[in-house]
Amino acid sequence: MAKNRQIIIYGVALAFLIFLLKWLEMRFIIIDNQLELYAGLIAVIFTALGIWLALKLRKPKIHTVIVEKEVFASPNGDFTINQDELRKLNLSKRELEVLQLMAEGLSNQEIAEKLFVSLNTIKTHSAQIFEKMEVKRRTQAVEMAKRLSLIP
Amino acid sequence: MAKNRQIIIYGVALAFLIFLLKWLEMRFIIIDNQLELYAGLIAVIFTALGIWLALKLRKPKIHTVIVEKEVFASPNGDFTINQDELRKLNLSKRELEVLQLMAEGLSNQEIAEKLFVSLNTIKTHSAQIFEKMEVKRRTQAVEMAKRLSLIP
DNA sequence: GATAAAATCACCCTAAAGTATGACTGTAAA
DNA sequence: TTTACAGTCATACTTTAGGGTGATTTTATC
Repeated sequence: MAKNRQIIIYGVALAFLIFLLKWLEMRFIIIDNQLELYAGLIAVIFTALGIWLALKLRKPKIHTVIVEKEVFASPNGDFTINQDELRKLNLSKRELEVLQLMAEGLSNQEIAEKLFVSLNTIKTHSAQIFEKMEVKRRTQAVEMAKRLSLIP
Repeated sequence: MAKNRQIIIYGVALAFLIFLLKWLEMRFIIIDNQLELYAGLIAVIFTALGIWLALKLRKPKIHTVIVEKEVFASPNGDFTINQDELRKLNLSKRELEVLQLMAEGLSNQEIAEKLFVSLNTIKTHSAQIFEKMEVKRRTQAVEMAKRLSLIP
């Protein structure tokens, strides 16, 4: 089959390599090499057998059936910020504000414009946020904030 | 680099096998009356090699079946993915996978390592995701995904 | 077997994010 | 009034994200 091209190519390459090896040995070492040829042949044959076995015994494709008919409960509209966690993290008011805007997917530039401050200020705030929350990226900060109910 | 990984693996494997073969030959010279054992060993090793190769190259991808049965007003606790929205966005399985890892706050590099593919592949996927979701940034994609219940 | 979609990867380049450091100001607490 | 801190901003630098393009290979489907 054409779709197993890679396997066939590798198999042929392996066979070729082994035969090349044997040929080289025959060229320079004048000994009884029948045995080595025999071994090489076995190797090639059983490699092929292994490939064949694996392909043959492979599990058939799983048919995916997606059943629908779902009824969703409307998410509770009441959100209360977790003051405990907020205090633990020791985030300032401004930092929480920046964090919320981050969670809305705004860029630092957009946050800066929204809060009427400079981009550098937002960078400083975000760096502070990441340090306090012990995360490395804004996405992690947002994930954590949602998990801790610091943000809806 | 990811592009050289397979080549390195094959090279090392091949080198190891040849070395093993030589070692077996040396052993055989000493114990020269066990031809069957020698041949058998080679057969087993190379059958295993063949199976390993086939499995490695064929990448037996398991379809992640998401069967969804009539859920009545699921309360807070378990999460059911919104198949309708998912179909509307036309996100592929892989793209959804990447999106989920994004939502966990992983960087593209980390996602690449987790999924055993290259960074460029993840970039391509994420670009596709942003285009399909009509967003500009990963944070927006995550926000939207959570809002649409594509992600817990 | 042809075809389409999905997945993979590369290269180049720009934009955005993040790090590190230092500095200035206003306010509130000690 | 000194101290501490929040908030502001800057400059320089590194890293990560994202855009655009093109290509190959798998996989599914007709």
